[in-house]
Amino acid sequence: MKTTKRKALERAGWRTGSADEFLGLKAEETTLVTMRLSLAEKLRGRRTKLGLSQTDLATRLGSSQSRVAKMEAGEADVSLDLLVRAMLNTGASAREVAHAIAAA
Amino acid sequence: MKTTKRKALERAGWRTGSADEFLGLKAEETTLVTMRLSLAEKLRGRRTKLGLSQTDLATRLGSSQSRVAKMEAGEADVSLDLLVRAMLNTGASAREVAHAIAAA
DNA sequence: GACGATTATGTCGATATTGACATATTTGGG
DNA sequence: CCCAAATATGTCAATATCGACATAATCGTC
Repeated sequence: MKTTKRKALERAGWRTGSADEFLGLKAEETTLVTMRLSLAEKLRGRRTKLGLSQTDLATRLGSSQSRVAKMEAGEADVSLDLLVRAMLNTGASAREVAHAIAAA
Repeated sequence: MKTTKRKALERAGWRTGSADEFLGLKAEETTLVTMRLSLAEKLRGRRTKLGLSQTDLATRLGSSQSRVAKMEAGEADVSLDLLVRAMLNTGASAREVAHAIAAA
């Protein structure tokens, strides 16, 4: 795994040390996590660019500030579905969502 | 919405008539559904290309044949996470997953 | 057209994800 | 520094998604 990616995972609280990987984090799970983090990052960028607070975005989504914070942190209990919904809500196109995912 | 996309949605049991849309299916939800269907289609293609039955793939995923059938049908209670996991399991790269999503 | 293999459909209890809330922490202007 | 706004973190009951199972429908081969 590329060092930059590992660092990003660790920042979000995922354990990616070699021992942990040995204990069960399969490559496909790592890819999925990386996709989430990439979407999370893009989401924050789009939200701030629109001049919205997390509370603002939460209202638009029918969600809550704390959940938006968790989305942008790429926490483990945030689904891809929710992240993609949020991206689309900020006006992102399917292509833009795909671009974030491809980065993983 | 493009006619081909509407047809695809209807095949999967989603209601996309103008009345239904008026009743609540927002554009962003439609895009999400289209992404699911696109992934579903690609997944089936990859599985059959590998010469696997739904049961085979289910075993690899630690899932069940019925759930794989639902994935490939793009049913509403199948998450993006599960579809992406399945794609990756068949050897798809992040780029390939992204390509399927961009099609929406 | 009977047979086995594959796929589709419906249901259900178990688990994961969700919005909501409380509260702590960080940030930035005055 | 203070203060207020924004963001982060932890928890929980409600809901959505899950694997599993039963069973029906479809397909290919003989």
